[in-house]
Amino acid sequence: MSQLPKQPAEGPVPTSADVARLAGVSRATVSYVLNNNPTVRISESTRRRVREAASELGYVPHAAARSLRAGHTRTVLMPTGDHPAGPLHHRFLHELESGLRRLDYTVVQHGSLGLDADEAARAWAELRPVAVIAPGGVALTPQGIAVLRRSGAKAVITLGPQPVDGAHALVMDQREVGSCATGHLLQRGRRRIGVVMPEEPGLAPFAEPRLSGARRVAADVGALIEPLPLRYDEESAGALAARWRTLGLDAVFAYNDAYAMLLMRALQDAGIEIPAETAVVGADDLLIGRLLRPRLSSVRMELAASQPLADLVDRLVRHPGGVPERHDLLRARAIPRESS
Amino acid sequence: MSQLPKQPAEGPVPTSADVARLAGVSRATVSYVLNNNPTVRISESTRRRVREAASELGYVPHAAARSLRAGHTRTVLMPTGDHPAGPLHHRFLHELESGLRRLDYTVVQHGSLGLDADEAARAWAELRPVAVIAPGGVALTPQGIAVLRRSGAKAVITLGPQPVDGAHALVMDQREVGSCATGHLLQRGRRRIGVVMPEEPGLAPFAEPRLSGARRVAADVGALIEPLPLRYDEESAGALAARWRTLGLDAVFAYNDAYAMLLMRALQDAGIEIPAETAVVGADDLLIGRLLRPRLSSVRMELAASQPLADLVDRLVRHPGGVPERHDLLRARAIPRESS
DNA sequence: TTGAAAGCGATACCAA
DNA sequence: TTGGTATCGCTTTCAA
Repeated sequence: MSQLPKQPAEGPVPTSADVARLAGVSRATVSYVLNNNPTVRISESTRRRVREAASELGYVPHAAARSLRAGHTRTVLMPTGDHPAGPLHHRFLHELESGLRRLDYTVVQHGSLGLDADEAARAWAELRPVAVIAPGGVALTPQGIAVLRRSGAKAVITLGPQPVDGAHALVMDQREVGSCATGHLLQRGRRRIGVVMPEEPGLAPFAEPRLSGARRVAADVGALIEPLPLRYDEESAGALAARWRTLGLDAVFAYNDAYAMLLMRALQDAGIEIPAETAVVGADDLLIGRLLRPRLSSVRMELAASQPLADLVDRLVRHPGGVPERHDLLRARAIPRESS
Repeated sequence: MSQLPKQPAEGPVPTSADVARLAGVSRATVSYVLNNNPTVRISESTRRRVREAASELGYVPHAAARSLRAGHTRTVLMPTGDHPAGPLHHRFLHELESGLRRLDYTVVQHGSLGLDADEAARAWAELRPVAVIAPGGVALTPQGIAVLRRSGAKAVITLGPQPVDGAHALVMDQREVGSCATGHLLQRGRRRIGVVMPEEPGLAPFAEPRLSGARRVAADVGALIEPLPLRYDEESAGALAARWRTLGLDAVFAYNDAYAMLLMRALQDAGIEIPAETAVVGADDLLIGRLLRPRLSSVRMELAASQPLADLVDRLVRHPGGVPERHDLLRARAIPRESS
């Protein structure tokens, strides 16, 4: 009874041959039994002997050997970027991962910090993923896509603010967020609107489209849009607040709730009345925004259900070669509170 | 010049045999050249021919075949839990990953949502990782550890609030946070201290040790510690605030800054003076806490540098079999502001 | 119902 | 300096 050996055997890793030997059958039979191969009939007693031998040895099949033999993997590779995903995005990724696992894919995340786009694509290609789902912020070049394709990836999919040429795209179109926030401010009668642009690297792929979304709706009514670079620290916010009145703005869309809170506090400390003198709206609808006074108006984002997307990935893998598809995942909705 | 073929060849994936054929050499030579094998001398002209053939075909080696042949991988597997890591933790993981990649490991993250501990361990074992680093919140049983060991993992390491029997441990001892926060409150003369316990599942592994850390230092001076269950929503916070005075507490350690902000707002709305009647301290030292009035006192956490830990993992892989090691990663420090 | 054997792609030994 | 070849673990066809 050494179920929990103090010093787990350093011996060789058991293979299907070991299982076969112990069960007194051939390796073929072991494979048939453990994979429940329906094209071949094996006696119940043999099945039992094989199963017992396998569990006695603690046998675990060798994924590399299996996929080498099969000629393909069922690996879906998700590169990870270098900045933390928000809770919304994070939950979405996890659910997508579960959905894919339910379809019998092995989902694997692979960081690429410190690798350039093509090195990274090569590193991914070595794993021979059947699909690659690259979130926004992960560089994916046409060359990289070609490398992945040549190495057997049936589907290369981007997941983020904007599509990449030659890949399928699950788009979280951030312009929606900008136009939603700005539309709300316009409705409140504001016409000179600042848009906070975080200076933190890595946020640009989100911030730029939000700005252009804002511009689009503002143009319709001839309102002014003024980009406002801001670092996420009190000093930067203080400096912006200090010159606020010279800007002559009557509203600001602050990129997200965190930046909004930072800026709103700085504006209040500079004696600017919110929302009377300047309206503020964030995005993400964090609980914390509701705790401020005035309560922070925000934009709530919702992502599409992930199971249908897992099914979509599966379809792209099974019927590759179509033209790149684009699917919009993001819906945005203004949540008016007291700050606007 | 079809560097960017519109329809990337659906043909078979090029192998080293294809490279050999194109270069007019044997597969062995290809391997020698591409791996810069120093034990064999190859003429410069042959090297060039091989390299050109490889890049012309877009050849990428097949990781599975390589590791099958080698008898081992250089895969470090990091299971991911189901709740988003904070920015601190997130950055740490990314740096650890980069550090390991610098040591020529392939780091791969693998979600386990919806799998039980032993299923998950089996799934990981199929990849034959040379090391597994399991963050807190990822279930890891002694059986799971045994499965991984038997399948060739040289090092099984936990990374989180508490060690797991039989594995090496990189410990982020959350008791430090609790005792640091509580020590600060005691120093301020408070003696009846509430400790917020989030009801959200998944936070218990962090919350429990923070509580026991609080208890430890409170016991030294005979102070009272009162656990306070709280959900992360306004309703729950309001209910707690409504019965606050019946609790007779003069301070609260609110698990972290987010819970602290939630509770502090509810207390203020209930007419409780902060810090006069009740002192509040959070943890994480978020920027946002500095924006509240009164400014939120907090506990700042610092993690050990990650490169030495990457080196440690490398050492454990190369010299396996020692007794499980424990390393403390977390240091905590009180940041007094206005709320305490 | 079971077994023998080929072969997936890469590497490293041994020969030439 | 280079090439032939056995080998890793597994699946699957073909034979028995």
